[in-house]
Amino acid sequence: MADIRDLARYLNISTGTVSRALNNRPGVNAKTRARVLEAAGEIGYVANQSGRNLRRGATNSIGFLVETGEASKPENGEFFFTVVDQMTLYLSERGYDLVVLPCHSADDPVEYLARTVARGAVDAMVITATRRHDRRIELLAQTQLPFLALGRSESGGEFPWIDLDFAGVARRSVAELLALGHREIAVGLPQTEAMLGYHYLWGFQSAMREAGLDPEKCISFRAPNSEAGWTDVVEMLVTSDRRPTAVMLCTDATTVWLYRALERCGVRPGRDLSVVTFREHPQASFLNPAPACFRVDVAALGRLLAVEVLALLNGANGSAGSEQGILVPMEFVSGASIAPPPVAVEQRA
Amino acid sequence: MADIRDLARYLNISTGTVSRALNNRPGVNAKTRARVLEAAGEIGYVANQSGRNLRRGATNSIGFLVETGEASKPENGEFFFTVVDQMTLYLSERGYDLVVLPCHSADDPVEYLARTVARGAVDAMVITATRRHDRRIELLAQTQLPFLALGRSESGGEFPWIDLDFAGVARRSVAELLALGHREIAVGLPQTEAMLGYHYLWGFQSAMREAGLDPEKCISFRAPNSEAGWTDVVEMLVTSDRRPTAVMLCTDATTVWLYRALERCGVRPGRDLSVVTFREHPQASFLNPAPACFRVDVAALGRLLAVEVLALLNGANGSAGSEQGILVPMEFVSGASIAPPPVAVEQRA
DNA sequence: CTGTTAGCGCCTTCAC
DNA sequence: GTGAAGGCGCTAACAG
Repeated sequence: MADIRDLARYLNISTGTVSRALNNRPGVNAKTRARVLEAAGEIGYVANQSGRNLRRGATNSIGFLVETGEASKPENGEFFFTVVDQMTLYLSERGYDLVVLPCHSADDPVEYLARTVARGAVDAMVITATRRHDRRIELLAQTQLPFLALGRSESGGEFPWIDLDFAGVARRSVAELLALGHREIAVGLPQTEAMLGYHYLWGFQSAMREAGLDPEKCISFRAPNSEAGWTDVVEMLVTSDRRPTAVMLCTDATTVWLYRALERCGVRPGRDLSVVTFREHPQASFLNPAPACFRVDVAALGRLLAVEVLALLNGANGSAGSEQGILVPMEFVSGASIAPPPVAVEQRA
Repeated sequence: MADIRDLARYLNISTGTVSRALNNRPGVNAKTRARVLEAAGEIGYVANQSGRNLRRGATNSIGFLVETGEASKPENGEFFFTVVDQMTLYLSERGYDLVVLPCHSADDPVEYLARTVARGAVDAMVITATRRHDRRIELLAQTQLPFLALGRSESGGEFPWIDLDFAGVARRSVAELLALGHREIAVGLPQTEAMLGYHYLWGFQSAMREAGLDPEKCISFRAPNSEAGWTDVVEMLVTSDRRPTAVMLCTDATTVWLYRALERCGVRPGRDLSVVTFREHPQASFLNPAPACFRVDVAALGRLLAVEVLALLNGANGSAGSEQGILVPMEFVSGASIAPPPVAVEQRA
């Protein structure tokens, strides 16, 4: 493997000039630069990454922290796959690597992050699955490492973030259901302390209040991760004093289980219970009736993350670094899983 | 960010001793080592990756090449998510990073790989989605970079690989169908020149011949990537002179589309046409009738990949480096999508 | 415009 | 068992 001195010797010039030529630094004769580039191709010289990293004090790589295990089901793989794909595409064109750092829920995320940061293996970090209180963010704020969060948090003061508009999704869901005549709406929340659940809940509550309804009287529950769990939830809902006529969710991976649980309980989506699911899912498209849900351009989100994290590095404060971060809207996709509530009960009453 | 000299000064010893202590090198007093480790914890010292890489001439990171775009749908994200998760878990415990390198089908995979290798950013490479003729493998064989393939190939002579037993899956599928009385079996192959398709086909052919049937008379087709495509295929199958009573597949992402296409054409899986799908998919579990398919422990596969790639690096030739690589079996999971063929036609004839 | 030189942080060899 | 010193490959600062 040829090093920069080999190339310099080969050309009878100094390593400094070679370096400047290869790095597009000013102060090199155009002809010299051309010769260097050509010679580099001839002898197959490519700068050693480690030497460059050491000297520059930077690694040209971005960490992407993903929580695995309990927190993030493999079903989310489709989402992350697309995000990582797009981020890498954008970053690699600019000389950056994306290093995916899966942190198991068994590990302590904060310690894991601290270790990774201290190793100096990344120039910036993108973290996901933010929680309402998130010590990772406090840590990153302390260490001064540039970071971008996919999701908001109440920790760490102000920091750059990009987030889906969960409150907006909740408000739109409520609006659609209210317009159909629903009044008793149950809300499914995530199992974790993920911040997204709070935004979703707050969006729900404010939309209900604005309609003159009391959100406190509505049933809220943690969306389970299994078919059995969903069966329990469905039974709980249908036997409740305040049996809801609609349910809305902010988790997408478990829609098929919900449908199976409903079927098992003899509750037909749309007819007996309106259902608004969260993210549109290719695999769920064949569900019958088609779930009303929300669409987001995941590829665009991935690109946006890449753009913003590089903006952070270059000091050119991107939009995510501004006071309020970037809120990504989601598009409502109607489906037969929502319909006017069954009137039989009220008529009889 | 503290460096090794800070730590040495703090302890009033030399950097050499600190380094030896931290790297578990012999020739350090046990007490000294303990002091060093404790002090490192106190002042939060972690060795800088670039300095270490430069000195050791290695990067301690492993590349994981994934094809994106046409070749690999986001639906495969679940698979890769799990594999990457497990690989990272294993590798990080041994001081290695996993760098995911998504290569778009739009890019030239060979050129992409050549670039990445030349940058010297990884000590070894894991490649996926191998093709029958795969110039990436030829390239890697040339460059001397240790690599492990998830999948086999006819290129590049002998190389370390791990692969699912596609031939075994095909043979088992044929056996199950023959036992039920099927004789006319259609085979769905991948759209690409992926090596897995050939192994699958060869397994199918040999199993048919062993049963005294002529595989050449069977219909084979490329499994489409869309619902519309599947509708065409299903129509083709049911209108064929040699209408098959069963179909078997080696792609898993499109099962739901197949089911929808069958429904649209009024063909009920199991009753009118037996269907053996490929990999068991959580999201497909609710399909009715449940698809007969094959199960594989993806997490274990991920771990295996990590173990073997490290074995390559350490020269301790793992099993994948042996002459025949590692063949991972898949477990047959029966389902109501297979049943005896409809007898009406033959009885009438 | 080009050459020289120092040093990024670490590990390893050689002395002691 | 420990300290001192050199150099991995590169780039940036300074000299010419």
